[in-house]
Amino acid sequence: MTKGVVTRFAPSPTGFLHIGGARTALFNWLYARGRGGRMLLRIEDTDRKRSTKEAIDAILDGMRWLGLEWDDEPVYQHTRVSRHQEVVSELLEKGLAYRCYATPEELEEMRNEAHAEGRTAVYNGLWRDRDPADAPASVEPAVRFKGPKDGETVIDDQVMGTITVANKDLDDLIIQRSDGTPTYNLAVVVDDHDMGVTHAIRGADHLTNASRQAQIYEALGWEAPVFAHVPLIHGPDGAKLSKRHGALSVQAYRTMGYLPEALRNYLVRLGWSHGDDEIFSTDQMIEWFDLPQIGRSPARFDFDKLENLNAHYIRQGDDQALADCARALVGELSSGECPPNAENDEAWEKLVTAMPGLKERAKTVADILNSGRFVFVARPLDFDDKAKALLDADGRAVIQGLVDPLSAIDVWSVENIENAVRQYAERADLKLGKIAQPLRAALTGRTVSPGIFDVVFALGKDEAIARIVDQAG
RNA sequence: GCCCCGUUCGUCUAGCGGUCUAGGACGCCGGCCUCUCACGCCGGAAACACGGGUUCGAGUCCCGUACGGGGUGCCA
Repeated sequence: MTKGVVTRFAPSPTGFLHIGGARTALFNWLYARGRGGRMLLRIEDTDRKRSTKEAIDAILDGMRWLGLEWDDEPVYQHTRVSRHQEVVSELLEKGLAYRCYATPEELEEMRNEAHAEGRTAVYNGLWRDRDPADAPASVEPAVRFKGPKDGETVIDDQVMGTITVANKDLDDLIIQRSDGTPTYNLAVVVDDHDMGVTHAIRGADHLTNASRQAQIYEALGWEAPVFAHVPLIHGPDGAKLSKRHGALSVQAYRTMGYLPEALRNYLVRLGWSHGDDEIFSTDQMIEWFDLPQIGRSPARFDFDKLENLNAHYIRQGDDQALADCARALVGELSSGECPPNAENDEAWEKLVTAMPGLKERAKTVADILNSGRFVFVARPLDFDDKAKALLDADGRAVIQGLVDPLSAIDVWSVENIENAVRQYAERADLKLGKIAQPLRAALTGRTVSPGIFDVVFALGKDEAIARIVDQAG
């Protein structure tokens, strides 16, 4: 019975979609898609103060860019508070919850006491069985769930295995704040149930919550979803992921020039494996992805591997699509990274022509723009120091000899250009490198570029010869 | 402090008691190819955290220690 699988991605809109959230979303998406199920999206915004429209937009935008389409309309949790309150009332009526009038000071004291006594549970049950008649009129009560005091709560987690927690270590958690709004643990249970969620795949930071939620499901007589808690992603130093090393928005990866398929491939392989396989098409991921193959220990984020995968997908990429992708990046890059004359359509066409050689060398889309810069620059070119050195008297003389043979070419093709240059080399008794390097310098202003014949070709006959003449002597 | 989880090359991981003198990938080193740089190809260095058990036999099972992570909120 896998037909009815329903997963959900449930971010709280307090910030952008970062790499960890993206992986959680990906896992939910893959699991649902692989089983003919649905993935729902729920925005956990019960904490209105910390939730922003910008964050919501960033999350939705990030998911779309990654190609993780959700089913149905997103559910905004704050719109469901009356339903949450209804469930709280039900719990209250059945004696499965109670009002707690404890003050912040009393709570603080309990905390210190628990710590001193080496207990996990903090709340000492002050109002658990107390007569409501004792309630101080001045205090608005919060509502606490009345959990079992004895025995243990066991959840069968698809990733973490069987997790057993003694009930005495789980104190009565607040399910409704004194202002009447529901808290996370109550809202998740109600919403997952109402939305028909069958599998809750989320970060391991929710593992403790799962035990508490299991108790609430039990109290309500509802069936809990299958839980799968995915270990968090760490930075290269093993510590929590920080902005410095990868806790960036997925949009930041886009502007750095990463392809969504590369990020997906990297992310799916981080903590999950399918034998020795490294490269996965989306269809393969969907077919092979499963929960038990997810590892239980946190994985470190490794830019090198992401970059390698990105280079792989760039090499496989369609030339025009890559150029479009590069062009879309222009507005987002700093002026130093941006090619000059970026509004020149002709230059973009040349970029497509040069793409086979460019994409072979690029690790990111930004690299394509950088190494393809020569199609954008206008004469007279700027030269870096090494290029200048190549264009000494010798170099200038050598490329001077290229003007006539290239001018004589009727059909401007890579093959004809190569023949012309090689014949010239033979006549002049020069090794190809002796010609290619000064030529490269004259055409690109640099000493590194795609294959020289491809560069000559991509520039076009007039431009190529003009650049040579500029430097010949 | 207490509760839960984890620990195989630098990193991501394969391994589910004998096939492990531990495999793959990234990175690194060397070589080949070569018009530069890449790509590609070939080769190399590199790991079972530690200590006890269980077993004919342990990377694989159990216990402990160390280390790491998560939780311990009227945040999610």
